[in-house]
Amino acid sequence: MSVTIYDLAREAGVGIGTVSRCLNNHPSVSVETRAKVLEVVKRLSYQPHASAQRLASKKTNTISAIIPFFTNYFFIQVLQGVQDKAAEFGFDLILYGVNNTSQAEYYLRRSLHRGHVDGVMFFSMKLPESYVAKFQQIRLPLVLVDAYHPEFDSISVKNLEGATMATRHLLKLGHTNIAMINASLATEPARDRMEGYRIALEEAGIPFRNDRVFISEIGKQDGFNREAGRASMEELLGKNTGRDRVTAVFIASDVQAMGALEGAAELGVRVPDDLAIVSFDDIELAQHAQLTTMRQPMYEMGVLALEKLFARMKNPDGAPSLTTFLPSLIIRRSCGARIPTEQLV
Amino acid sequence: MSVTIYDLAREAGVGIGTVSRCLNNHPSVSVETRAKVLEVVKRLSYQPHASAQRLASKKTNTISAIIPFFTNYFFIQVLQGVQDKAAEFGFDLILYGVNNTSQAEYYLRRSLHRGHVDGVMFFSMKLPESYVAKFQQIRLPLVLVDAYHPEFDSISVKNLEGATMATRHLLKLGHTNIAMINASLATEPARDRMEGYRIALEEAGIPFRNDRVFISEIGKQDGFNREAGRASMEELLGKNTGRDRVTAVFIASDVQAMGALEGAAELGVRVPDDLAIVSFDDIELAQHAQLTTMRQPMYEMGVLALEKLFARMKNPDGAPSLTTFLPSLIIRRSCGARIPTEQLV
DNA sequence: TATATTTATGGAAGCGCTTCCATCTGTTCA
DNA sequence: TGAACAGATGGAAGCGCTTCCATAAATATA
Repeated sequence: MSVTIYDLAREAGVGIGTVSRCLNNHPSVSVETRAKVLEVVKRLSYQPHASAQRLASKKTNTISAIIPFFTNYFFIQVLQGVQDKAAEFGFDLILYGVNNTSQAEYYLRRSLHRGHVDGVMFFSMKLPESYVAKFQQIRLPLVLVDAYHPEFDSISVKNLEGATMATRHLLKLGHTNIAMINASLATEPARDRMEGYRIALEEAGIPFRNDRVFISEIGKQDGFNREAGRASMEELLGKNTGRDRVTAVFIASDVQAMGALEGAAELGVRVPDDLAIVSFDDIELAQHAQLTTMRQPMYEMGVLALEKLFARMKNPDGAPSLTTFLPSLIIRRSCGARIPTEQLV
Repeated sequence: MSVTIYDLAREAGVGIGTVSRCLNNHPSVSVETRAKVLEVVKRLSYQPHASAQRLASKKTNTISAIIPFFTNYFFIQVLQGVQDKAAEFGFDLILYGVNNTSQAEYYLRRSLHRGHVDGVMFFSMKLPESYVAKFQQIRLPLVLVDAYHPEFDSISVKNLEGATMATRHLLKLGHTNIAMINASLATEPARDRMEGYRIALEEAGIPFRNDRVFISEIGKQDGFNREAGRASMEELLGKNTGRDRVTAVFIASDVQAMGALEGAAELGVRVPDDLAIVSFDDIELAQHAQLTTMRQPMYEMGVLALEKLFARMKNPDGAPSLTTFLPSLIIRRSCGARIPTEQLV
């Protein structure tokens, strides 16, 4: 039916070993033989059989990425980095988009099948402990992105430092009554971002006040959503009277900030004039809504994730590495800072 | 090293054929034997070898999706549909995100390798003619999504009808001077959307006027971008004086509409009071910007794409099918229609 | 010239499965 | 009682490669 290396060998008058060597750019093939074989390859429009290659070579040239759909813009950006790098290395990328942890586990298991993939990337979720041993046992390279585990290569964002930078920015603009709108403290990012907020306040000599932190866990994603942001803002504004009223808010994520903006608008509170806002993530919407926010270098994280994965494939031993990215402050209108127009993105 | 069916066979005291039959749920295995084998499978924590299975069975249980990154929100939505359906069928999805046609061709070629994938989905781009014959020759199932070719199963959106619906909506709101902001007529969607606009006008007895169509091709994507939308809006508003001034615009895409909104705001033109807008696509931003727009059922398109692909795998012969989705009008604020609040999404 | 060394080549073995065919056992029915 | 058949099972062949080993040819070395 289809052309195999046996056909090539017969047609070119050489052995199958030679054909294989030609196809894989082995050095020990004479120039003439190589030319002859390649001519036949072209003439018969030979296509190697991927599965056979994989079985024989014990390499799949494939990696899988387990990534939550709900990360949305993060998803695309980081995937673009991953894909670009994968193409460069000639690897295929199996995408496992998931909506919950049990799906994620299913795909972790699947990725562990022998001869399936050469490496796995796990995004934005906590790695179930039961898989730690399995990956180590099979020695299947695993990289965690926007997540962390001491036993594996990880890439994460400095949430704490980012939050500190965000809060400092508000302080520098002269605000002293700064609230925070946060998501569930069950999540690590929420805890870290609150801690960063606290640190910035305290280094400015402003005491951290628990009643200045507004947390709503309604909706999905532990409160990292629009509705929760809106609810928190409404709660905040509901009691925002008197001399020490809040004039600025640090919000734990852009999506929450979007909801908060709606809530503020509804109640006639102008942003940034009445209330300055800085949030976190820099999703696409942030630009449109003119949110001042902390940008995560998503594309770069994708690229680095693959680089780590390949490095691990080459060198399976060696201590797990951790890289953290420092988010950068993107100044737009929501914080009320004066900005040169060319900086408006 | 790792456990193979030979190990299982030895351990269970049966032949490899029986083991294979057990693993594949073949009917002709006795209950006791099956139990015995499955016990060993569990005990040795056997994992089948994917490549070996593929080589022997001549099936990969994998499909590839070639999809432009720039489609952004469409990308995620449609992919979610694809992924959900793929999981249901137990298939893996190789993602080939591309930024241009030459990349797309590279991945088309790659997908054609024997034993690589069982089917291919090609999104939002014109299929290069040179690949038509290749896919037919290898009989590799191919489904086009948001694209069309007479020789392959296709799924597309009724751009013409959608544009007619959009324009009719503006007509119904009482507008008679309706302009259109379009992208390059080199693209089919742009042509279709203009034709739909024309039809709606003419059925209302309003002559189509070429000077009412504003096209900018600056930037990427044949003018389907923010900058081009903004430029067109500025051009439109620049000459929008006198008695028959334009009071409504149909814009060929949401991203262009986003730019157009910026341009209008800059020039002090209020939307919808001074100018009503209806656009096309319903990307995520559209909701936030309160754009009235024509929604494409993206998730459903993803699901259907996979269903078509599987149908084609089962039945390689049979005429190519074409399914077109009718976009639906999502009414938000930009068109100026009164809307019950609960309908505001 | 004889020997060692390098370069090029052929093809068997092996990767871990699926599947087919042959065989064996037990059951059914006249 | 024996023929006919269905149900289980073992294992060889085959999927299409890579790789290793043996060998042949060409070249260098003494």
